[in-house]
Amino acid sequence: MPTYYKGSQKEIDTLNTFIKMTRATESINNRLARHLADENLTVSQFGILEALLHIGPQNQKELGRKILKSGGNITLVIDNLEKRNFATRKTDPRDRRAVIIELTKKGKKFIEEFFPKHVEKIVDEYSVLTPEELKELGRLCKKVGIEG
Amino acid sequence: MPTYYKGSQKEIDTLNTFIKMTRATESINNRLARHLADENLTVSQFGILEALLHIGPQNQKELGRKILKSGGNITLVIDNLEKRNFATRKTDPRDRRAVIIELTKKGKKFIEEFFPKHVEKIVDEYSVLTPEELKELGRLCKKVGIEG
DNA sequence: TTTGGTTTGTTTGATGTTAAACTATTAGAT
DNA sequence: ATCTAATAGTTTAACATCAAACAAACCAAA
Repeated sequence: MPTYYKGSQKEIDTLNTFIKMTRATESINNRLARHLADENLTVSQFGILEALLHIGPQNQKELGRKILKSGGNITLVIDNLEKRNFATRKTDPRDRRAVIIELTKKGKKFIEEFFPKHVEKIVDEYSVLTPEELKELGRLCKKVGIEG
Repeated sequence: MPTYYKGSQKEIDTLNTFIKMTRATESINNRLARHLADENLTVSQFGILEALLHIGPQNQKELGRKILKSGGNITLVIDNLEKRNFATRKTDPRDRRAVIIELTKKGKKFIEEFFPKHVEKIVDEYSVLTPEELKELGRLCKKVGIEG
């Protein structure tokens, strides 16, 4: 995916990296999304189930921060998880504006079983990297992601 | 963004990198999308204008491959670019199934002026990396992106 | 040269996403 | 105590996206 832009060398190098990073992430996530779709899950639904499983009950604001989606969207995602009886809402007694989301028994069982299978797919995607490369990729992404 | 999953070390390392990579890419693209929105452009519209500018006229299938979007979606994106008089459709005389998309004068002028400003935003995003880190990030993303 | 399979693009229906306007609640300042 | 700000969540309207069904054109094989 070379760049044809005639800018400074720095600009060209940055663009090339940006394009490679975006394309790699999107193509990986497109493939993973298909795996999720087999279970009628969206990426956002999965992200929230995962956060609830591994971090515990939390309110919608926090969930939105975790999966980088808007508040309005979180409302819908939680609606859909509630419809499948995977999660429940309850008002936070300490702050009645907030709604705490919790996994149901059914939701917990589901995500506990499904998660390891999904991890396998992710590991497959990254299996071309050596362990050192994997670490370095993580470090660089973290460094650039903190920018704001 | 630590992982709380109790799997093998390899699984945990992979997950951590996956999460960092996904979050970094999404947060960068969210910020860039705001810059595009100032000009009433979506990420897909921008991607197509950019491809037309730097690679030249091409059909919808090729454009879809470039921006990793479905065929049906490309139809709509081109519709919208046509509405703004940024691009035109014309049937490929060599293959009457295909539609060749081309920039209009107005579209070319627009993207030529806008692109460098957008590049500046992208360079800003990556400015925390040294030149060597930038190259290495690109190499690793390319390596992992080819998988599939 | 016709048949069957493939490819390109469009349409349709369902769904995800966002921004913006809104409600209810909280917290802070005076 | 009482305004005022800010915050959490919901709703709405507009739009992007995808998969699937479809039409038109191509191509290869018999």
